[in-house]
Amino acid sequence: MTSSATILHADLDSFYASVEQRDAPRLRGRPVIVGAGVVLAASYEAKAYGVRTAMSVRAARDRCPQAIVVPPRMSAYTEASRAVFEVFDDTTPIVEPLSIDEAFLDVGGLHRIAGTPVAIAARLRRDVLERVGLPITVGVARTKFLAKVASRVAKPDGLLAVEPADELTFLHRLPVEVLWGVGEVTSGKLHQRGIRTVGQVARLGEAALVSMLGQGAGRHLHALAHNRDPRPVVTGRRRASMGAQRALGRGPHTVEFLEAALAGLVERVTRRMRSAQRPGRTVVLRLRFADYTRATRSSTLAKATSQTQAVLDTARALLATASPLVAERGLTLIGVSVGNLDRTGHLQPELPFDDLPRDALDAAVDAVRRRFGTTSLQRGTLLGTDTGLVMPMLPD
DNA sequence: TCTGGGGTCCTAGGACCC
DNA sequence: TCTGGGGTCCTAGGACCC
Repeated sequence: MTSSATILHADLDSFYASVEQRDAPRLRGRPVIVGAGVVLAASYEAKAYGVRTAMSVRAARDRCPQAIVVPPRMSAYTEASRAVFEVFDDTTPIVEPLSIDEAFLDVGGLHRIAGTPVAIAARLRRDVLERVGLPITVGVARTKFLAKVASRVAKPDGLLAVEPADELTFLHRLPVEVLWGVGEVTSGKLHQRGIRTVGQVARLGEAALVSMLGQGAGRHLHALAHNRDPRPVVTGRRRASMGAQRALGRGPHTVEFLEAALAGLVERVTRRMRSAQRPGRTVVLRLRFADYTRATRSSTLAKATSQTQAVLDTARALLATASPLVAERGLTLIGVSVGNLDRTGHLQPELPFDDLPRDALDAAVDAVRRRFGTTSLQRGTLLGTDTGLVMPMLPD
């Protein structure tokens, strides 16, 4: 019954800032902030001065005047991420990306060929450092949730394995904020009742949590506090929506300006949808106002589309329905996203190998080889995008 | 510290169907 | 003649995550 700890959570440390330090020797050992108006990432040297992600750059400079602020280079981070995920894929076939800089890896079946999970984790850290030049922290545990907690505790540049016998001892000492789904609002509610540690949550009982937080969140937290998390590491998850947004600054903004902003966002999104071959049906308009309240408006089309004009017409109509709010509160951010993305997009699952474009086929075979160490696919085999064989990184 | 840009999941009410 | 139970889809909002 007691299964062992075979799930790894691998998480790059201060990812953007680490890439900058890797690429520019003058930044090494110094407090580095990657930001544009707001802090996107801070090196640990900067964090030591209280600099935090999402803080304004001005506030960050107040806390750490000697920090070096560099503008973000997204393409460098994308490339670094790709290289790191290649290391992940070489480690195990079961990789579940969570974001640009973290993933779950299941190494359960690899004991005989690759050693214990802890040995695999140590090697993974070394490989990422040698091959990509970045520090990475790995947590090892029996559940996804606990592996993530372990990596958080082990940061930076660490490795922490929690053995099944030690799970609750380890977990119950930690603050409630480590529980997945506990943010500012929920932690506030818990603190109000004097609950500060996971152990206190665990002793509270499910009924009390449900009455405090609602059924979904209550049950969820109760389960996590006892390290009950049955979710397996899964490959091949696909993006459910694509969007773009833009802060507008304090107004007032002219109608022409808003129209242009909206058209630019729609163009950005639909271009991505077309290149991913993922048309979608539900157009969502996101608005944020000067008082920081938010609103969304959405509309679902009869048929999926990735055409700029169709999405733009819908977005315009949605904006019109919100014009009273806009007039009243002043618009400071506008966003457009498209959900209900077509699941059969990209490489058509019905397509036999022979009908695939040559380079797509090569890429697919390559991915299969990396994941399963074989290329013994039969001619005529259906290429399911839902199997995740083709897309090593989550998105499209 | 007044706040960027990208996402995910959950809840709840109403429409509609059987 | 006023009325059950179940299911799906859509819209809007909220919390949370990196």
